[in-house]
Amino acid sequence: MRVSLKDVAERAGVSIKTVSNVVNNYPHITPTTRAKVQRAIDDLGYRPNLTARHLRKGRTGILALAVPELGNPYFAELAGDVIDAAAEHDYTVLLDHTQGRRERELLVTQGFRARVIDGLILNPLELEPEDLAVRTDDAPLVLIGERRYDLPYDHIAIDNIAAARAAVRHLLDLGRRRIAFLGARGDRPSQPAHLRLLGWQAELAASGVPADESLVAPVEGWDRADGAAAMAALLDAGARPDAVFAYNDLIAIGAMRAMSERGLRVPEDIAVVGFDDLTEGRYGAVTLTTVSPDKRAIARLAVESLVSAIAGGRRDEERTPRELQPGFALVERESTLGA
Amino acid sequence: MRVSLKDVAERAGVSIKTVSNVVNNYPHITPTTRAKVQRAIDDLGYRPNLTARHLRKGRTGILALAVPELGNPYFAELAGDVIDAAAEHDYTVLLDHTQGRRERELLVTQGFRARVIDGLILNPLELEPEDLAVRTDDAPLVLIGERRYDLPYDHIAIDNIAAARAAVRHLLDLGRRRIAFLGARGDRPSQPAHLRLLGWQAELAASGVPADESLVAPVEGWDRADGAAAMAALLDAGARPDAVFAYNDLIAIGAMRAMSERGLRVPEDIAVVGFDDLTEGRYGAVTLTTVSPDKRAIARLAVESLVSAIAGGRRDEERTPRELQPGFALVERESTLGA
DNA sequence: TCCATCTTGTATAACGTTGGAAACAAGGGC
DNA sequence: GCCCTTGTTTCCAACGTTATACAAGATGGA
Repeated sequence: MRVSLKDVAERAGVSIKTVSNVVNNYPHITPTTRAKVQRAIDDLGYRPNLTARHLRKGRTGILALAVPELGNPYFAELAGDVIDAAAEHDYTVLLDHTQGRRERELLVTQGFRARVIDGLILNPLELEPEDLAVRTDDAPLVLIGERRYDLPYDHIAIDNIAAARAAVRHLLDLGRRRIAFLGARGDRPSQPAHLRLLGWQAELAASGVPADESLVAPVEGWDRADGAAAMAALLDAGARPDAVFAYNDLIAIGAMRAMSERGLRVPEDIAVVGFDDLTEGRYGAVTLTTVSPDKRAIARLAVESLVSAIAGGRRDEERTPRELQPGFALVERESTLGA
Repeated sequence: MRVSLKDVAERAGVSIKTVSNVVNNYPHITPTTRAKVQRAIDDLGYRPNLTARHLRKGRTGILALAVPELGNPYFAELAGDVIDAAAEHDYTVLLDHTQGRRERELLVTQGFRARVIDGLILNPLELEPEDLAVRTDDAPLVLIGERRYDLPYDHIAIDNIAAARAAVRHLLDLGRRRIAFLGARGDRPSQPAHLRLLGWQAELAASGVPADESLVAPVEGWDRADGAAAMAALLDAGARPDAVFAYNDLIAIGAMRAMSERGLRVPEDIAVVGFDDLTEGRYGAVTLTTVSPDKRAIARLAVESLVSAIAGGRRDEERTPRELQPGFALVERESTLGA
C-alpha cells in the first residue's frame, strides 16, 4: 500500500503542506512539529512520489543518453561514466541505443520519450544536420562524438584531427611509410566529417608522404568483424602496408586477428594504432597502441552542459553553442614497439 | 512553450477529455471530430506529458536495470538486450551500476529511485539474503545472475553448475587432468553460492579426478587484470595446471595474457575455457572456448517476468517465486583445440 | 495595553492527464 | 409524437506534490 503525504498528515495531525515542508527542509518549523511529523513519516515508511513531484516542478531528474551500441565497450564505459557524472548532480540516466541507424537517432532527438526526460546526450552516427534542424522537442540536447553539426547545440569531443595526426605521426616516427587507414565509410568515402581520415591525410601531407588511396579501407560497421574483413580485403587486394591506423580499437583488434591468421606479425611486419583505449586492448597477445580520449571528462562535460542548460531554461535559439574539447593521449604499447 | 491537452482543446473547440480520447484511440468518436482534433494536435505539435499520464495511471513505463559494472562487456551486452526486450513491452530502461558493492546494491533494492520506476531487474554480487528480506520498497523485483536467494522473487539464470560441469567435462575429454579453477572469491573461499566452483568440484569427482585445492585460485575482482594476477600467482606458487577453467571470459583473457608473458602456449601447454561468450573472446590471437549463456533469453525472461508482475499487481508475499533457466552452450574455439 | 512584526502553520489552487458518470444528440420502434 | 436505445461528448474528480497567499499565534517595543 502506498503511503502519501495525506496519510502522514492525518497520522501526525497536521496539514499536508506541513508534512511537505518537513520533507523539503523548509526553514520555519518548530522542532516539536518537525519531530512529530518525522515520527509519522518513519512509522508509515513514507517515500515521496517523484512522479508527482516532477509533474508539479516541471522536471523529472532524468537524463537520457543515446549511444549507437552498448556492445561496443567504448560506449559501455562512457555510459558508466555518464551515470556517475549524472549522479553527482542528482540525476539518473535513461539509456538507449540507436544501433547507429538514422531513424532511431531521429526518433530519439524528436523526443519519443517526450516529457519524461529533462535533457538528452546523443552520440549520432548517421544523423544529418537537416534532421536536427527540424527538431521540435524542447528538451535541451548535447551532442558528443566525432561528427560536427553547425547547430545551436553544445558539442563535446576531443580534437579528432589532432588525435589522428598524433597517431600517424607516431607511426611515421617509427619509420613506417605505407600507413593504411582502416575504417573509411564505405557508402560515403569522402564524407567530409570523417575527421580521423582527414587527420591521416593531413599528417601524411605535412610529412611529404604521399597519401596512397589504395591504403584506405572502407568498413561495413565499427566492430571487430568489420576490422577483420577490411584488413583481409586490403591484403587480398595486394596492398602491402607496413602500418595500420584504425578508426577505433575494435577495428584494430579485428585487423590484428586477420593479420595473425595470415602469419603477419605485429608490430614487426605491420604496426598498429587504434583509437578509444579500450581495456580490451591491454590484454591481447599483442597489446594495442591507441589514442586514449579522456572519457571521464567527456562524460562530465556533457552532463554539466546539460544540467546548466536545464537550469537556465534557455531555449535553443538563444544559446551560444560551445565546442568543448577534452584532452587525449597517445598510449604506446606493444603493437608499435621498437623501430 | 509546452502545449497541453487544454491548448489543443481550445483550438479544436472541444473538451479536454475529447482530445484525450482521440490521443488514446477511444472508440466512440466521429471521424469529423477526430479530424478536427487531429488537426489541432498537428498544428500545435502536441505531445502527451508522460509524467502526468503516469501520475494518473500509477505507472511510469520505466524499468530499472542494475548490474555490477558496465565496463564488463557481458553486462553491457546484456543491458542492450534488456533495453530491446523492454522496448517490445513499451518500457524504457533506467540503467544503474552498483560496482558490485553491497551498499549500492542495497540502495538500489530499497528503491532510492522511489516511485519513479515500475520494477527492477537486479544482478547482485555482494547482497546478502537478509538485505533483501527487509526490503520495504514495493516495486516488483527480479533477480538475475549466479547467486540464489530463497526469497519470493523470480530468479533468472542458466544452470551454472551444469554449465561449469560441461566446461570441465570438455577439458577432461581432451585428456587434461590438472584443471585449475580461476575465480574463487578470495574473501569467502567456501562461499556455498559459488556455483561454478561447485560444478568444477562435482565434475572432477564424477570422473574420479582428485580436486586439487592448490589449483583453485582466488581473484580480487572479475576483470582481466584480476585474471592475469590470479594466473601469475598460481604459476608462481608452483602449480602446474594443464588446463584452466575461468569464472568468466575476462578472467580467462587476463590469464592467457599472463601465460603468454611467461612463454606458455594455449592450448598446447594449457587449455583454457571461459564463461560468458564475449565477442572479445572471438578475436584474440587465440580464440577462446567458452560457456555461452543465452543472454537474449535472460533479458527476455527478466523483462517478461517483471512486466507480468507489474500488470498483476501482486504483492511479494502472494507470489510463488519462479526459478527460470535459459539455455547455454559450450562454444569450442582455439583455446581448447586438438587433443 | 496595544499595535506592528515576525514566525509558524494551513487552505487552496494548480501541474497535465484519465476514469467514470452524466449529459446530450440522433435514430428507431411503437 | 413520445420514449428508449445507442452513440458521442462533456463534466468532475482524482493521482501526489508544491507555490502562493493568507491566517493564527507569538514576540517585542512604545
